[in-house]
Amino acid sequence: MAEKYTTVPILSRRERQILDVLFRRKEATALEIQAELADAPSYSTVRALLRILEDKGHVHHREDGPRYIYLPVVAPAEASRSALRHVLDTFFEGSAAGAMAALLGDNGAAITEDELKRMETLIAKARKGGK
Amino acid sequence: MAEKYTTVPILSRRERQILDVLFRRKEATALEIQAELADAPSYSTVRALLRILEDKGHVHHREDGPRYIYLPVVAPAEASRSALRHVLDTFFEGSAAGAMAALLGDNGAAITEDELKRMETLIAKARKGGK
DNA sequence: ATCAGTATGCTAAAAATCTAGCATGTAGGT
DNA sequence: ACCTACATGCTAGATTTTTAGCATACTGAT
Repeated sequence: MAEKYTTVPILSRRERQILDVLFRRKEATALEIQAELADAPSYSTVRALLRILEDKGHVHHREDGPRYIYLPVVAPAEASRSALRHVLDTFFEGSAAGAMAALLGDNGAAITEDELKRMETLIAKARKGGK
Repeated sequence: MAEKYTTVPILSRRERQILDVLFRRKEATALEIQAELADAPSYSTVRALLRILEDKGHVHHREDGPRYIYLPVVAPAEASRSALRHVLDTFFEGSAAGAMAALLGDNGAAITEDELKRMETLIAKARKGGK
């Protein structure tokens, strides 16, 4: 059993929010990020935070004409896996099935038939592939 | 499509860490929490944070003889659902199947045959129950 | 060539978080 | 009854986070 938990980089509140937006959108300008924040600070502030995140190595930017487009440094696949794992560990004792039960049990979730099918396929594939 | 995101209460770094430990353990004393923190501050600090969390209404305590045992205020079912949803929205465009693919594709995840079976059952049940 | 609009860089300071330490209280063993 | 071990309450200070604002640079249209 795991003991200490270091999954998921430890960020400040705003940093976390901003990075999450970036993961959701793949990439974004400071302005776009600001627009998506529920409790948005000033544009200037968002930029400052992005600069900090870049300093810390969590974020990267490329230039598009005069403006900066930011993107996460960590590959989405990796980041998502560890975020998911963290939630599983925190709330479901590490069990994927447990998490799934929560999702499926949540009527608001409205999982489509397509999704269900896709999941079945995945399970079948996991059986084969899984050593 | 959702626009702004307020899922998951916005907590400071430490508050988040501590609350997560509480969710994982269901309940714990300040000392137990401190022991589980990767980057633990002093006992005194943990206690202070717990008091703050209690002030803010995220945490509750009962007394066990001389000591306090803390627990989350929000029901696990609810908290977990919104945490999960948040991860799904952030990394998988809201798709449960997408998340599952990530999990199953992760060889380190080692999903057992039991889990797979359980998931299949859940899917079957979701079909029936679904509306 | 100039002007309006929009970017970034930087800095300083407000606000919030995080931390430690001391004072005090209680349970239990001797 | 007393002492030890371990709790909590509280307060104040250090540190980090978060914020805004000013100076400056670039783009494109007139």
